Amino acid sequence: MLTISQLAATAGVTVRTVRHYHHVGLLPEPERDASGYRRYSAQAVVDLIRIRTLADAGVPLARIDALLHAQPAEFAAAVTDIDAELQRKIDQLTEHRRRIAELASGEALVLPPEVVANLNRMRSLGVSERAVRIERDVWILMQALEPHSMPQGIRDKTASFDDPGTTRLYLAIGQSLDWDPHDPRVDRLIDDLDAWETEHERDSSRPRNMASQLVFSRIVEASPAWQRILDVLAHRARQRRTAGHDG
Amino acid sequence: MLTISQLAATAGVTVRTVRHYHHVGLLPEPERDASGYRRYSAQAVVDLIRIRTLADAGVPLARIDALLHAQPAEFAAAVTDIDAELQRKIDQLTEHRRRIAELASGEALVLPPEVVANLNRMRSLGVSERAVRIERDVWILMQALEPHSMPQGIRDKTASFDDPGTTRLYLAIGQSLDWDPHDPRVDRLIDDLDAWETEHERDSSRPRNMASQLVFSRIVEASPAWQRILDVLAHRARQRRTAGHDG
DNA sequence: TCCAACCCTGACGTAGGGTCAGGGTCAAGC
DNA sequence: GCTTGACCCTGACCCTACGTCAGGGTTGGA
Repeated sequence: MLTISQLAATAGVTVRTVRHYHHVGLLPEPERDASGYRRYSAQAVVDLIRIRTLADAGVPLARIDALLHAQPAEFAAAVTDIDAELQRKIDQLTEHRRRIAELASGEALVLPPEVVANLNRMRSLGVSERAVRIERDVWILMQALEPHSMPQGIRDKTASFDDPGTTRLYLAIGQSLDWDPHDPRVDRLIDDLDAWETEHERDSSRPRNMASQLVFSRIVEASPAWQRILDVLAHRARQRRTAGHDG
Repeated sequence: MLTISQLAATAGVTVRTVRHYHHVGLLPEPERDASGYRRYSAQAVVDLIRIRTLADAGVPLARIDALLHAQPAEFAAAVTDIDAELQRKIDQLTEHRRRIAELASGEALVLPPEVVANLNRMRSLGVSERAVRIERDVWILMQALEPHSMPQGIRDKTASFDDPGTTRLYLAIGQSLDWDPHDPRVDRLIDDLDAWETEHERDSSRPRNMASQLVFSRIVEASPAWQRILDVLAHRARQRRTAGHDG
């Protein structure tokens, strides 16, 4: 007659494991001695070894009991099934490895390298880190919500760095985040942005879809000055459009 | 301002997932509206997308927060670490697959094919299924406790089938399990076994190690007749040994 | 006004045990 | 006879990353 620790040592498992198998009904509870200690027979050793053989092969505990009493045909079917499950898990982990290998750094988390390059270009122009962070988040939202418009967006953005007027605007935009909404520099920036929109045929008053709404929210949340800037720009654009219809 | 289900849908996760991230502190709890509903900003969308990007790559939730704020060097180190962990899991599952592929049927669970072959040979001799089951368990115990003595044991067993006297004994042994301990056939079987031991120079009275103790237990547990048989055989062997010393 | 579709908190379940907490038992040495 | 260390017991909480009720309040459209 063996104690629980002797049984466990013989089968190469922990005492806790044996008790767990009792708990889930995989190994029957043996008789107790006068002290209430469990006393095991040699049969229990054999049972436990057979259980561990399956468990060590990755068979879920819940299926082991059936497997131990299965006919060869059922057994083979169950083994095939469990093997497929293991393969599925392996595939998933392999996919995880593939993805994680792509995670070069924090910024490249979601974004294609062209975008990361553009962000670094903004940094080297002297645009503040805070503004770059907002720009990054805007691209993350684009990527998640309108991935199809990413290629065009990337091309436009990359091309814009060739225009000195536009790059000067980027610098001013970066600084403006911290300005008071009624700072006179805000008004001058609004005029510059308005002129830029007219020149590049953009219209900040057109109805916004999900993606651009979130983009606007992200910017407005970050800067009171920009709440005013975007409001005024949209207002002016609406006026221009109305005037265009009238004329 | 988004509701929790809008946020979840935007980031491609379930509402439960968002709440879980709040619970573990990965995503900050947002302000509530008058009804107590959570209201999310665009920033939350960005945060959640960044979290999911790492989670989808197999990064444990507990490590994501640190990773989101890590410098490139730390980030690279952490990614290497996590990748190694994923590889470890893959290796383990692959080992499981290898093992499970070896599990041809219930009996071959632990045992080498030669043993399985011998068990089937016993069946074809007409040995009862119950006796074969005990024999199987004896081999399982041997395998687990004294694997080094398996080859010799297998050779002896395999050779024994060439001896008609021994195979006849196997048959009698199989039938004897169910006999009453005081059945006269038990006495005749004891005589036969005693003669066999003498002939083959075995000694069932020698001190037993762990493995043979368990083997004896397994047999005695299964059959009262065999409790007596083993007792008497050991007694006689002891007597023979004493006589040998005296003479 | 009603109904579906939301939202809330709280709690249990998953697989396979690890790790206390709190208390009883046994065997050996002094 | 007493102590000490090694066992044994039950019960309960911990881990991952959420899924899935249960029970109840809110919102918005027909």
